[in-house]
Amino acid sequence: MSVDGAAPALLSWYDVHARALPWRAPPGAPPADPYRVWLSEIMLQQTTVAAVRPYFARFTERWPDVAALATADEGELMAAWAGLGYYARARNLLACARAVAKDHGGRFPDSEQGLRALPGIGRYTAAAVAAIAFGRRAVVVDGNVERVVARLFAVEEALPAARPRLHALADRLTPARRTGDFAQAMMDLGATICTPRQPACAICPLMTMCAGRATGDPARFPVKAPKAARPQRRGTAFWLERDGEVLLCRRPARGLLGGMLALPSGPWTADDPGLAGAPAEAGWRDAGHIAHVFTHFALDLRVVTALTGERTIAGQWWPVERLAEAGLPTVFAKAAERARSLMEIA
DNA sequence: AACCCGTGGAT
DNA sequence: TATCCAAGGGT
Repeated sequence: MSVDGAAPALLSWYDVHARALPWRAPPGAPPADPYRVWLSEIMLQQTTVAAVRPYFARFTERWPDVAALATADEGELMAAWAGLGYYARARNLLACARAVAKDHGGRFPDSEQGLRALPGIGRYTAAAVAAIAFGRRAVVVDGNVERVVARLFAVEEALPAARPRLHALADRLTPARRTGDFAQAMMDLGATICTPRQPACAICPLMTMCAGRATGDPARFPVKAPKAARPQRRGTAFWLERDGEVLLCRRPARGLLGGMLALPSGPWTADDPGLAGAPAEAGWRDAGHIAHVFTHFALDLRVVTALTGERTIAGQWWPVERLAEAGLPTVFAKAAERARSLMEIA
């Protein structure tokens, strides 16, 4: 089975079926603004198009170009990112914008190598921006491309070990011209037709050249190594209120939810930590608990509340009525919601 | 190289 | 309900 006609067939399909997205140029058109391409690529890392849309709209409204973003206040940017997840992306986003402003005269490098050196831009994103924003030939391999290629060639080797093989196969398919459209076409194909479950082979432009389809069970690809079980942890979050304000803290710059505002909370461990790590001695009352699932562990978070008159507790007092503006990550937004529902009764 | 890092929607 | 998974990068 030959895949010689894969790129032309895919591009013809893309000319008709390309998704219209706010950060994307129409098929065959000149490339979109590199700033918007870059911003969308960072937001789309491990994140669905539907989740990104409203964030992309708010960011481009608030910071219309890389020069504006480079001058953003870090706290404001982190708050704007709140809820989107993987918060290291937001910290790197700002660092990258500042590097472009300071070291590159306000313009993104137009080569993979130049892009790859910037914070938050790895192998995939460097290739994607080079191809999509600058028309460079680059081998763009994301999760969609891995799936499409694994099926097209019926690759039996399991991920993640198969990555180098899949990259080499993607290289074979990638055309010298319209590389940006080709990359986006592969991703659209993966998102709409060559989906993880129940691929719509009957309407696929690559149907006749797909070895995976020929096996009769294309959904079996890509083969994946089994994953480790997700451990359960328990913790306590503390809602301490004083004169209509609640105590928040800024989490350390690195690590889980790094750099984000949060409710004070003790250790998150296999055993219930009780009131360990409480920000003050107080008459803590139980407000119930919330469940939250992170990438590599699940959390059962008890929420406790107290009132205080103490004025010397370290942290940031935030008006309860304006808590939405604080930009709490989702786990703490859930905890805060639970605490407030109980405080209003009291 | 393995592990860490969020969230919400679909099945 | 549990599992999967989405335009990955950093260390």
